[in-house]
Amino acid sequence: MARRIVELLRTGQPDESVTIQGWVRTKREQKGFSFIEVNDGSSMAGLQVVINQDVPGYEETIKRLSTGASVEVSGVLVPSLGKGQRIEVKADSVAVFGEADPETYPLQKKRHSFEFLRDIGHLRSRTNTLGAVFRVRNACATAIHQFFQERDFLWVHTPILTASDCEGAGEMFAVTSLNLKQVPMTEQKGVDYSKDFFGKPTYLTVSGQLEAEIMAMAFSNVYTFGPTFRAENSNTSRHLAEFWMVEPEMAFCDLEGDMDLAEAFLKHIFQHVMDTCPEDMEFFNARIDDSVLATAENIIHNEFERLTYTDAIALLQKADKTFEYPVEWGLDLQSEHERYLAEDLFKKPTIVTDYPTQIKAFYMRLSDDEKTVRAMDILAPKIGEIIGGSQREERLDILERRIQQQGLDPADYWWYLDLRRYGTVPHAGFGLGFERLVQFMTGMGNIRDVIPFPRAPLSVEF
RNA sequence: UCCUCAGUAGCUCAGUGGUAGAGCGGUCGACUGUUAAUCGAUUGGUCGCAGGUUCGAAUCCUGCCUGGGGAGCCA
Repeated sequence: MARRIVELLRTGQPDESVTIQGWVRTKREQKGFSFIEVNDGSSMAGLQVVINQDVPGYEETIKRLSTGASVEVSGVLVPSLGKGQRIEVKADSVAVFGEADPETYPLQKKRHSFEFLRDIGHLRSRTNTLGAVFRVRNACATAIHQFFQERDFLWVHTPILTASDCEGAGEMFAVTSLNLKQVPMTEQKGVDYSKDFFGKPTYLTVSGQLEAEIMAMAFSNVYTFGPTFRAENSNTSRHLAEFWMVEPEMAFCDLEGDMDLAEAFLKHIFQHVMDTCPEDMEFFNARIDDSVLATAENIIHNEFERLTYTDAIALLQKADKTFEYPVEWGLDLQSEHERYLAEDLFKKPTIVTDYPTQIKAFYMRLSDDEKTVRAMDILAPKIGEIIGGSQREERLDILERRIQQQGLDPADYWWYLDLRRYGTVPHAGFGLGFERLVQFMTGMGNIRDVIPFPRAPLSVEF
């Protein structure tokens, strides 16, 4: 049985007979023997293999071994004579599964730009950086489930296809089974959706929140973790058309409880990644962003800054800095304002609460003076908004009024309103952009490099 | 969608009106318990696409395409 390289590097002992399988990262031919470094994705470091010329088929095998080739090596672990590794494999046999023609294999033994690697999305996961990213991404996902499961939250699966076209979170992708070359029309010359699969306009979800609220009204504490879709023609280093979102929803919870959970949540994820992926995190700190480790320590050990929107506006107005966009109570915070607060002023995650009613969604709980709603955004240095949440409006009459005020039809929300009609409770929740979390964790500058197969405008190749 | 910068060898880039270059990579050789090995030789191009200006365009102009950074929108 082949063993994983990460385990051999940690605990492998001299004289053990081992078999490993993986891909050749580098080959260094010497006179009479060769070194190859084999990586199987289980760790940043590969395992060095020494192939002496007395290994059967040496000349022929060595010719076929180049960067990218897939191999199975059987041999004995020995203490390394060279510097740089504790142990290495002295090969008894080397089998090549598949060659990788060096004339055409795009990955070289040198640093590649992330732009170039995006063009070879089918091969880029074999690089050090993307390998580290996807191991950390996996650890983040594991930590998320761990955090909620330990607290008896139910993982609920909310739908990807939805007929709610008015959640207000962004542009939606239309879903149809109609033949687009021959779309049925109504007499009013609109699309006749009664002929479509669901009999009405249907979209990819922009949020599972409303459905999560349904489930929270039965199971008290729930969370979603799944893909989400936004069709905005948005071209920045922190937007994707398809991304993963985590949305906890808690019954019998107010905004303070929501913030407490969000903060504990982020601390837990950072701690778990530091515990399980130390080599990868050190790599990011050394090669990608030298503040990554300090940021993780800061998150884990320090309280997040908390302030109201009103106080934030006052601080921005006092700031010794000129902003391009105006700072005035009632206007939404711009990227530059958020960055000033989280990056310059507090230098840590900053929770801004109680935003003006006019600039937030209808489902957020109205404060007594009706000027603000119980909303909160967690702003991360460099990334911006990483979490957005709120206490939800649980009072039927106020919710109906707010839906109408925003020009929406309460009839479209009949089941959402029913939740307030039957056994309503105070409740709260938030949404976390999973890729933004991974970006924040790793220091990766572009969100397209923290998801294996990014979907963005004009980008859906792999 | 807007602003801005860029597109030249497999990769990273230099070349700003007059014979297309370097480093890395690849190939061949030498040497060496190597590890981004080293040394020597060698290979390598529709200068993003389409028009235009000019005796002459990688270089100047126009349009388009693609990508980076930023903004808006958002998580």
